Amino acid sequence: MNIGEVAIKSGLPAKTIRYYEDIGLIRPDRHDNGYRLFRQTHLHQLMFVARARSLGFSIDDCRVLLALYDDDSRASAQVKALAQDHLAQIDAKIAGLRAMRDTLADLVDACHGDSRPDCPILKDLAAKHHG
Amino acid sequence: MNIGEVAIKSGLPAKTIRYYEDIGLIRPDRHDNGYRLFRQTHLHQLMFVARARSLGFSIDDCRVLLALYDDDSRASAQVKALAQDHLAQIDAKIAGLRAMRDTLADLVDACHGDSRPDCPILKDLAAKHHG
DNA sequence: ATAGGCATTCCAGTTACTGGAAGCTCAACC
DNA sequence: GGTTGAGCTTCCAGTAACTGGAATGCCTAT
Repeated sequence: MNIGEVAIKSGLPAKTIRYYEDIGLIRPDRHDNGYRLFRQTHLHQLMFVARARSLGFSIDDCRVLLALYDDDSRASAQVKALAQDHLAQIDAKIAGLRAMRDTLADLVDACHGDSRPDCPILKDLAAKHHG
Repeated sequence: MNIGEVAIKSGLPAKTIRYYEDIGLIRPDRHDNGYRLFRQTHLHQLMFVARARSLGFSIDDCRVLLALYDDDSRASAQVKALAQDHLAQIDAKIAGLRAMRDTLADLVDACHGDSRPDCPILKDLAAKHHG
């Protein structure tokens, strides 16, 4: 397969696939003319990565996950630990965003939003938030 | 004030403050010796930005917010619109993360996490997720 | 004079791509 | 055979918002 075909099948832009090769995440073969030659395993790897990325795993996580997937003697505990770590980070990020969201929503509610200059949002931003 | 003092008072690293000057977000004066000279207004601007950033506003949003804050004839509607936009983006991000989180949590729960290689997490990643 | 701490600039790296330019290859059509 | 057009190649630069580090200058105190 050429890159265009795997791009369609994996749902990843060709640019991204080239980038993944650049950073050594996948290693497609080459045709004599210099074109990349993708085999089924390459496509599988790309789909695997696409799915992992959609779950928020970093590229480095993907490297590890691919290696674990390749390793028949892996312990599932390793995979679970990685996923749990990642889950904790997502939870932390959600918590942070929720705190932001709540504060911001309060400010938006408090702002009448008309043609007058008085604005609780700006007042909050200008207030000293020490501590 | 020198940069070290505003750094402490604003809670921002000196590096970040220099960066903010680089990109034209703030414009401190200069001592004869080349040191930056920060006045109260500069400190206020930095605290304003720090607070806005902590609410997730982008640097470009901060530019606009600072300008609105400076403009006594602003309409609070402008500020509210900006904040509402931002709020919507945060909500979207939270929704995306929650979807991730739920899928990931299911997978983590399904994985026994012992020394055996069998692993539902890897199985999911390797499965075809078409559509 | 010299040591310490603070300040300066500039360069490079981070994450994961994305856009664009210049140029080669391949298949098809006249 | 020549030419078009799509698809492929590489390489460079830019994104967001910093952060780290090197080399160097300034200021105060001993």
